[in-house]
Amino acid sequence: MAEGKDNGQGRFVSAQAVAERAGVSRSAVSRAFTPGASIAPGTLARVHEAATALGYQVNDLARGLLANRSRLIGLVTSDADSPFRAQMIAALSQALIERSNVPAIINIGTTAEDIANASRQLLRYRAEATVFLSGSPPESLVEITRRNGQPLILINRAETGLDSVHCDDRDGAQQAFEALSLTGASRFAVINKEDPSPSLAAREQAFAGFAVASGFKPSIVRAGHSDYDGGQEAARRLLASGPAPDALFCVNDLMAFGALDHLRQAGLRVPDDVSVIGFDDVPIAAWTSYRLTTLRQDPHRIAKEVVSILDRRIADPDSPPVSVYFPVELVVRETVKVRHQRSTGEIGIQVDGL
Amino acid sequence: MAEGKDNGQGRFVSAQAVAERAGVSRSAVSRAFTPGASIAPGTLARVHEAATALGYQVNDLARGLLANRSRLIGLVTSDADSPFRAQMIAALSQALIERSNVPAIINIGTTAEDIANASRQLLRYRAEATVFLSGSPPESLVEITRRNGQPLILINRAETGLDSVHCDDRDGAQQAFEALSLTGASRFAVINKEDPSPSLAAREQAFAGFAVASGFKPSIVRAGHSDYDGGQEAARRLLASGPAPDALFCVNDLMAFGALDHLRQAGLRVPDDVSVIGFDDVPIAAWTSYRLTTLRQDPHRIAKEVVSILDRRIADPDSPPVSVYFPVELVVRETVKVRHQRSTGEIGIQVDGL
DNA sequence: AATCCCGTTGCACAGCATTGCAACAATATG
DNA sequence: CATATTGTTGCAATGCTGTGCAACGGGATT
Repeated sequence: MAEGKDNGQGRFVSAQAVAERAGVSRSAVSRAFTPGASIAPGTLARVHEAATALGYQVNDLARGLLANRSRLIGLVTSDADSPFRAQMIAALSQALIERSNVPAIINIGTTAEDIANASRQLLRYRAEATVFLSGSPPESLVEITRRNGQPLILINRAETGLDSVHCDDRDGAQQAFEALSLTGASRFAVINKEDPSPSLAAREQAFAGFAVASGFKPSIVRAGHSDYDGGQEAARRLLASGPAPDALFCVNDLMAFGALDHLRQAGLRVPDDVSVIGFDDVPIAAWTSYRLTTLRQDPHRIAKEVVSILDRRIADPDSPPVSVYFPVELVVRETVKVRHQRSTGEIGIQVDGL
Repeated sequence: MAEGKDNGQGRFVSAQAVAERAGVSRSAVSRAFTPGASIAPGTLARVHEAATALGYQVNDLARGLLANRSRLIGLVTSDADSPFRAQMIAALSQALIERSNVPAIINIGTTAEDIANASRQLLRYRAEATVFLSGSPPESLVEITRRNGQPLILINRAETGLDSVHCDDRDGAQQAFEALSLTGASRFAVINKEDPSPSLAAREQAFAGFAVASGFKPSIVRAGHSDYDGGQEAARRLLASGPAPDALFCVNDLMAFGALDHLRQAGLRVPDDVSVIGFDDVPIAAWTSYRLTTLRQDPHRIAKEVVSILDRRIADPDSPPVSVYFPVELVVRETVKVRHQRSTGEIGIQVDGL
């Protein structure tokens, strides 16, 4: 305590300082913090004592320098504050910390340049891997990361030659279409954003495909953004463009909430006049004001898949890239009309408790 | 390209490799990437050429090792997926990246042990500073971080001797009380969580204090969690416990949404029967289904204050700790009854433009 | 032509921790 | 008592980069 006066330069306590105080060599300090290393109990105690007195913590950065393992994992995303992204970030961060990694989050735009910068930054920090929650890096950067042996993992975006984990967009669209079909609807509509991500585009196209295959002519409306306001905007344009739909598929929940609110404000009853299905199952979907029927993507499941890909990839850097699909699950709430009472149980879909 | 074959061990390209390819010493490579260093134009070009061919990026970790600046900033939080936290994380992450820092997010529980672990982890990674979005580290850890010269910044939590930035909870509560007062209400109520954080407790106490000072007897209900379900639970208990309130202050928006939904379901009209005010102003508050009157804490403002504290603290590690307060702003929407048409303009509060 | 000066460049060390190797002491064994 | 064995411990090298210092080469100056 007495000599514990501020080390002035804001320097971290080093192993050297501990060694001097304990009267041993730097190696001994290192061994004292390495499980299984050969060290006498007495020395161990002296070192630990000195370490706690000085407040020493091993420098994992320097340790990583030697082992070539920084334990940093980059998370690059845009719109980190949107509900689903936030859930993803929380789940990934938790899973990575359990794996004793340190998640570094780069929240930026979706410009090719933004993404390239983020990727370069993560390369300079020797991140062990980079996970893209939105967008994907330009080809040139992919080449560079490959040269540097830094694995890249994409979420909900396929890219040949890269590891990826994505939900079964097509199957989700099919479940949505079938559930809406069962209401006896005939005027189908889809709400999406302009320039949709591959995943959003897949949902729209698959849904439209099923509708057409069943002899319907779905209308498709695209708003500027895939958020609440975008949902409102799309719903407004949808109503203005012709007869109101009786079945609406929104490519994500946020747009569904906006659409729902606009439809209700316009005097339409949900689900009596129009049934609505969203995608993601963010927590808000369960709130009393919405009770949205939607397709669940489980963030913890995704995080688990990402971690397992990470394990595999680090164990064997040269194994062929994998593409993990995980299923989406229809969560039935109250925005889809029930035609026959018995049908609910019959088709064996899961009903949200409460 | 030809010789670009995989370097096998997943090793990052080092300056050594670039030096060999360019036929210069490693120092030259270092200088080629240090602005203002003494290097001949020809050599610079050769080095850059070799670097791009190999896909070399400077190792910022090793650079930081030398300069004793890791540029890592720790963000420790719980409930990273709740709307307000997500906004904070997004804003902080953005502000830090602009400052060319790398934000590492540790999303964990609120146990003293969890927090201590997170802090220790960040210490081992030589984070330049740690920002606590929720909770605060135990005294013993604070001492250790001080010894290691790692600054600690708390958000919405005061702790003597530590830098902190917080909103003016008391003023917010006052604004809420005054706005509710103007409706002519007499049965005031507050919704909070059990074991509230200091900030939530301050809001509750201040509000209750103002109510008592004005001769009212506010009822206070606390639920298990400060989320949507907690809001519903609290509202249910509130209605069960006696006559319905006509003015309700919820210590955060999430609880306000739950309360609102429960009140409406119970047949009460908002704002005619009961006025409701929240705290935070998360994006959902502006949605048509809620249109919640609430007190805004601007995440970007908070992030800016954090960065400026960071600048100051790193420039002068020994300057006395600062406590920055930022104002909260009443955003008037539609959950508070308007008594006289003219009063809205008169008291000069800001009205949210749709 | 000799000298001086300046721009370049390499050497070597610093910064922090891990680890193989060798030296050392202490103990067990014949 | 001598030798083999085992456990500790320090030295030195390693991983990667930045930088002070000295050496070196070449052009300008006298």
